[in-house]
This record gives sequence, C-alpha cells and structure tokens, in this order.
Amino acid sequence: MSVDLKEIKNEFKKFLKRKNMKVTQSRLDLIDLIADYGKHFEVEELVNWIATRTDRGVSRSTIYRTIKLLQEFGVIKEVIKLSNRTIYEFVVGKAHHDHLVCVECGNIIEFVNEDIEKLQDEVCEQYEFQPIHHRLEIFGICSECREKKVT
Amino acid sequence: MSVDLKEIKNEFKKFLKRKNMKVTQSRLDLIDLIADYGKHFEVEELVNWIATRTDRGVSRSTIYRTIKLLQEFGVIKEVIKLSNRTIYEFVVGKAHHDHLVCVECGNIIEFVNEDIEKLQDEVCEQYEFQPIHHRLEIFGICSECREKKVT
DNA sequence: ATGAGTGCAAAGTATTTGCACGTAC
DNA sequence: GTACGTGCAAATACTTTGCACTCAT
Repeated sequence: MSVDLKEIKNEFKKFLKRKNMKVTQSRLDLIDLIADYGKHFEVEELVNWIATRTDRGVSRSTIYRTIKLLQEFGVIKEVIKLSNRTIYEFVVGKAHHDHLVCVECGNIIEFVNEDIEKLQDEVCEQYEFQPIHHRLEIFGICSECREKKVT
Repeated sequence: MSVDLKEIKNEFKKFLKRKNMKVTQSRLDLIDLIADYGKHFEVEELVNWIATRTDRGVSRSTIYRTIKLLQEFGVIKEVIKLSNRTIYEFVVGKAHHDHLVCVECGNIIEFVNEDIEKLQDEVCEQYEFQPIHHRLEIFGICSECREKKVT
C-alpha cells in the first residue's frame, strides 16, 4: 500500500488536539487496524477480525465512537447503506469513487467517473447547494452472477 | 395529482394475484394513504399521520410488510438513508430523480439529470453489470441554510 | 491531579417475527 | 373451510449511552 499511515496518524493527532481531545492508543491503533484490514467493512466484521489479533483489542463502543471521529476527520466513509447494513471504507489514498453493489452475491465494485462528479457539481450550483459529500450506489447483478443464471 | 390511482391499484391487484397473494383492504388502502400523504416519508411519520385519519387504520407491521411489497411492485423507493433513518418515496408519475439532502435543516430537494443517468448506464455496461436501481444522495447545505449562516 | 476515554452492560431505535384471530377466496 | 393477512407484543439487529475505572496530559 502506498499510503503513509504514519503521516495520517500525525494529522489525526493534530486533528484531535485541535478539538481538545486526547491522543489515545485505541484511536491510533484503530487506524492501523482498519488500514490492515484493507477492504470495505461492517462494524461487526471489524470487531471479529480485531478479536483474532490477540495483541491489541478495541471494544465495539470505541470502534463506533472512533469511526465517527474518523469520518469527521475524513479518512472513513459510509459507502453503502443496504437494508440495515452499513458498509464503511477507508478512503485514504484513493480517488473518490462510487459503487456497484451486486444484490445476488453482495460483491462491491468500485468505479471512478469524473464526468458524473462534474455533473453533480453543476446540479449543486444550480440549486445553490453546497455539497459536503455524496453517495452513489447502483444496485444490480454483477457479471459473474449473470453468467451463473444463464448456465 | 395526475396519477391514476385506480389504475395503479388494479395493476397491484394483478401483481398480488401473480404472486398468489391476497388482495386485502389494508394493502389497497395503503396505496391511497401514501398517495394522499404526498411527500417523502418515514415509517414512523406515516404511522402517526394515518392514526389521525380515524376512518381507516393500518398497523405498523402491516405498513412495513406492505412497503416491501410496494417496493417490489415498483411504486415505492427507499430514497434516503441517513444514519438510522430511512426515507421512502411514492415514485409513481414522476421521472426518475435523485436528491440533495440538507444536513442542517433536513430539507430534501429533488433533481433530474438525464446525463448522470446515461453515464451510470455506461459505467454499468463497462462492468457488464445489470443495474436494477440506484440511489444518489448529495449531502450538503441548502441555499436557505447558507444564507442564515452568513447573517 | 483531573477530566476525557474506555469497556461493559443496559438502553434506545428501527425493523422483523410468532402467534392467535380475522378475512379473502 | 382453509390458508394467508393482520395486529399485537415480543424478539432481533444495530447503535448509543451511563457509569465506574483507566489513562493522557
């Protein structure tokens, strides 16, 4: 991975200090853990995965609390909301992208499309709306699942 | 309203029969009630609103169960997922559109942009992904809230 | 030293489900 | 008449919170 985690953690420390919050081991660990995990995750999934790494543990509550901070800090995004599931992503070192979500197998495909981004900005200008973030989810059936169906 | 509710209810009856399900008063009533409500809604909101119309009542469970059916039938969509809220919309008689959501006041602005739709289709083709539906939510601050802030 | 952070268990939300009764067919 | 639908209350799933203890500053 080409992301400089040390640098991110330093920035996060500054962010915490600006907010008069404490730089704790759990908070820094969580950045490492999520980066190590290396893919989209749900909280439950992350909790279980962290539990297998016996060296350091972070409780569910702290995970929820820290995820909120990391979203505010900008390194984590809620990318998919499907029924009652929430899927997060560590977005550092990636261009902004959106997602194709297969409703059959749950597979998530990332895609980047600058033109869609531009058009969104135009829409916002038109409505004098100041965008903060957006989420585009296209639900459907992925190529693999389509092939299975034909067979 | 230019929507022919009677026609929709007839189609819905056919849909139910195709699925070997029963055409019940509650199911038909709910279409009228949601159409009457006439705007984006959350389940809680709809339950309360229906409670004020003392003539006909539909229980929360039936609302949840029927909303699922109506989504499958295609007249209702989950348009916004914000933290743990789910906002639905009666989409009959409307062109497909997406939403700007003000994070300050909660106001929802609908917009239609054919070019974004086209680009999405292109992306899907590129990935041999068969789209079923999509949701584009742009979160930000609406013009009214921006003005308030400046003042 | 002091107040913020953490983990736990309990409380909140939103949604789903089991069951007894009612209704469509 | 039978099976599916409905309403209620209980159960579930996800997330938040109160509190006592711990740790960063």
